Amino acid sequence: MARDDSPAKREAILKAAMELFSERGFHGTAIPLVAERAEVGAGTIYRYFASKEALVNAVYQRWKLALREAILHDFPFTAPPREQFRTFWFRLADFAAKNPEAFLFLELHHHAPYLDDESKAMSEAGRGEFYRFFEVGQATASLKPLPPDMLATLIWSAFVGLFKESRAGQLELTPERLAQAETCCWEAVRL
Amino acid sequence: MARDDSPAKREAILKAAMELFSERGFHGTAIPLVAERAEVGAGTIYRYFASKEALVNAVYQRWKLALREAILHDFPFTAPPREQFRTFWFRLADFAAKNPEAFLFLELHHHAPYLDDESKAMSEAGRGEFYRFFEVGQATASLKPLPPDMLATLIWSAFVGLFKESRAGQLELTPERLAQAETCCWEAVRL
Amino acid sequence: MARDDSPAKREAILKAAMELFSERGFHGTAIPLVAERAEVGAGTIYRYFASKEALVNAVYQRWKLALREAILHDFPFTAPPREQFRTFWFRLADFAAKNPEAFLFLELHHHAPYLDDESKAMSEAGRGEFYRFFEVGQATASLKPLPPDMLATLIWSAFVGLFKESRAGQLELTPERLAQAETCCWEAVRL
Amino acid sequence: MARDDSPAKREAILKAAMELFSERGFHGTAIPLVAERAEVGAGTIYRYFASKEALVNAVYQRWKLALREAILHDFPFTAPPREQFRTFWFRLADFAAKNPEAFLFLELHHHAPYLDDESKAMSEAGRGEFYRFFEVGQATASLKPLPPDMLATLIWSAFVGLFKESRAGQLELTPERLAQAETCCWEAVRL
DNA sequence: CATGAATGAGTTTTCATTCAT
DNA sequence: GATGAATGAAAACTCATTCAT
Repeated sequence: MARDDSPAKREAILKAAMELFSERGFHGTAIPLVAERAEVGAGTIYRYFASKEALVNAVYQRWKLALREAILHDFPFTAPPREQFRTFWFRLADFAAKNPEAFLFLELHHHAPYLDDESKAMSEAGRGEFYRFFEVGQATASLKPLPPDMLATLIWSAFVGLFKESRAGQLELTPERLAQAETCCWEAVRL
Repeated sequence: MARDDSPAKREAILKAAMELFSERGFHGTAIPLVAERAEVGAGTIYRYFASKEALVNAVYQRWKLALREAILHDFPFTAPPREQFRTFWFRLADFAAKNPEAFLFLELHHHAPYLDDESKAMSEAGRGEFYRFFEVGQATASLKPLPPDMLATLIWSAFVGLFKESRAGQLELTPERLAQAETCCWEAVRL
Repeated sequence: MARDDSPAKREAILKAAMELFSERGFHGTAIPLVAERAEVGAGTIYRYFASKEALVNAVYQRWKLALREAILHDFPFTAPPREQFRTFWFRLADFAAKNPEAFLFLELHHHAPYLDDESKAMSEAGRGEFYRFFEVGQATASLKPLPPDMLATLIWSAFVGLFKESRAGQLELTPERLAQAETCCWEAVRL
Repeated sequence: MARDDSPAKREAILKAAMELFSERGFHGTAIPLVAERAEVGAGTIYRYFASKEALVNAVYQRWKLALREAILHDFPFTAPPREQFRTFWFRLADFAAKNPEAFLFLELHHHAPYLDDESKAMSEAGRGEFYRFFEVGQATASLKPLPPDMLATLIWSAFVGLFKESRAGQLELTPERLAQAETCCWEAVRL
């Protein structure tokens, strides 16, 4: 994720901002707090980002891209739908497990009014590619012939819900349970 | 929902706060704005609520209770599980359709750090009663023998996801689609 | 000058701002300093004025109007030009003597880039009325047949220069000297 | 003006500072902006000038000296007063026309509180030499027997006023008008 | 009871100055 | 010498809360 040509301070700021925004929300996070966590001066943040809004958008875009790549990199679009689904689910789970704060950050800022056009465009783009799986599955009569955006939302938000509850300590998301949930979700969308 | 012993001003404040908190979040909503929307003086809010945090908790508790009652009032725990599920789903959908801002408010503030112990307790209580449906269903071998909290979370968050996307204009949640989604979700949890 | 319907705090802020802006300039004057001098909280200033720019414009407009009225109120446009000139000169001197900071404020902010359209319009309007004196004088062949704006600028800026130097302690502007300067200026513009 | 022993960077800084200070004022001009306009690093400015105040004083002194020399170089103190006056006026106009920003800079910073003792002394010195013209003129009974500082201020500020208004686009200062104004000003001070 | 003007601590942001390279 | 990234104090401005009316 970290680009080599990005100065270390910029990285530290992006990381601190992501963590704090995901814990406390955008308006609940003061810039000096980000500065402190990133171990830079408050003014330094403004050398890299034009405003607090620019910062949250930079964080959003970085992680939206990372999530997209984590899921879609070499995605087996030609495999049987059942396997495609399993792949998708466990890649999503893997990403969330490895980057829990970033995953929560993305969910928390979904549709936030301070996201700029570029962020919105990236969000839309990811959504579009995700639908492709459903279209493929429907073409082979493996999935229910329902609107792909609805099926996509069902699956995605089911996972998000599980992950959030596990993070809140309400639920233990063991590998076994993850696999059980995957079965449930598959049965929700299969024909 | 409105208690007769609640003065009209208190009601107006709770309503305005709920609407604004659901649109702009807790930290993004200024108290004077709530006062303006409620058509009361800013000081008046502090006659009814000790602080901004107390206000958000009052809103949370009021609507958590309302949601709980909307779903559980005379719930047909003895009906066949399939029917119980349908009842649950459409009651939830009905509540969200009638009180969209309140429903979003509840979701947005789920697990928020400024919720007090009473709010958390109510959240837990609602969750507990919800599980009962799954326990009943499992006892009659109609539902998958998986942890009720997991099944509950899957269903609940699937609906929440659909509703949020429809509110964001990404999805039209027609009665037909709502029924299709209900089928999907039932198939996710049925044996 | 002070409007009776203006709250006392608003007046105190306008007065403090005028004094400080005239001493230290717009950018050199911090809002907390204005608040301190006006003996109000810093936030109070923003209850009355939307921004620092709005404040400086309010001060400008108030005093531009006051100056205009001080000079033009019942101006003897039908008197002999020599008397008209004397009247103008001593009214100007009187205004400056009574409101030295306000007079310096107006000069200092003349053509400032943060003046808004209304301020600019008032500035133009005052200028226009001032020219009338020269047009009248030229019609009666009492004044040099030169562009009124040039004659006006000569006179006005000559007085401003005298006043500024006297304020800086470089020059004592006694009534006698003021009268001598008036003669000089009259001879500059008379035929 | 440029001294041969002054490094090119120092010159570039002085030029950029003069331009920006005259456009935006002292407090309205950020040092990094000066650096950018001068095409040097921000730190470089501090190799040549101890502080922002030292910089503005250096600019002030340089141009005060330049103005003094432009006017007094080989000044015809023995010519008839009328000619002396004309010489003075057109030298002043010539300087302002060739160095409009510098001329405005000097006017804008006249009596500014951040001028140091050396700047003030230079300002005084220039003023003193300027008076000499009036003393000479009065000795030959060509000028009004009024305080030289007053006559000097009248003339100087009349020109400054004309120049500022022409810069603000309120007045066209053609050679013809300049000559007319010169006549006006001569008549103001002549016996 | 109800108000809303007033406040000052806190927010985002800027900028004069420094210092490691 | 020259740089410009880094800084933190201070700027403009906001807002939760109080209190005189």
